[in-house]
Amino acid sequence: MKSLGRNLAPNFYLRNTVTVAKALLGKCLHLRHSDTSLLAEIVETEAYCENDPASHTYRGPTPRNQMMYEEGGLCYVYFTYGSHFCMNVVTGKKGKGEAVLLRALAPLEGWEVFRKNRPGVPDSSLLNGPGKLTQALGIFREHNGWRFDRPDFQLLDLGRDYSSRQIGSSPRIGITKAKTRPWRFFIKGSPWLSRKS
DNA sequence: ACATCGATCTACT
DNA sequence: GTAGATCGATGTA
Repeated sequence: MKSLGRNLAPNFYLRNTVTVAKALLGKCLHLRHSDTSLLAEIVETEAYCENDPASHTYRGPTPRNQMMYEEGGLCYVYFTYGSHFCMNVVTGKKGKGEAVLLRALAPLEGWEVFRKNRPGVPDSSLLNGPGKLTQALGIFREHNGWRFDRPDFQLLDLGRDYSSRQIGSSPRIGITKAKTRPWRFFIKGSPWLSRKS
């Protein structure tokens, strides 16, 4: 099976979480669903750190958040609001409970699967929210703990680079604590964001 | 055992 | 812009 680009190196994930949240912009999530390739570019992320009142790890380890304490480079999936899954990239060395939430992706390949998984929505809304993108990609609880290093589940560098001027930041969305920390990052002007800016 | 509330989404006004 | 859905994880007792 031919690779589309280079997989992110294991130490990509071991830097501080805010750095990784920015570095993930422009990287591509590649899933293989039987015969179909699903490919999408990360355009919006949020960092969740230790000692961060908005993070699931703020009060220490629990059954839900244990994946956040694993070595960086694996996937943390959780269920919320009785309906939605959210997908994170775990960061830092084992024992550090931090991760990056994927908030929006730009579709590149697999449009038919995305449309089938999210019937009736316009193409512009297929992947533009943390619960929407997991629905379109078919991410469920079973993906919790998967490493992004398998042929059917990868994070790739396809050379889509952005300068720091092209990256915007803002407070994180939908949280009730630590509302002022500017730990949401996005590609300025992308039509695929969950919000205009 | 129970009460609270959430890293959201959709539909409706 | 706002309301309601929906249910599992968590904290408290």
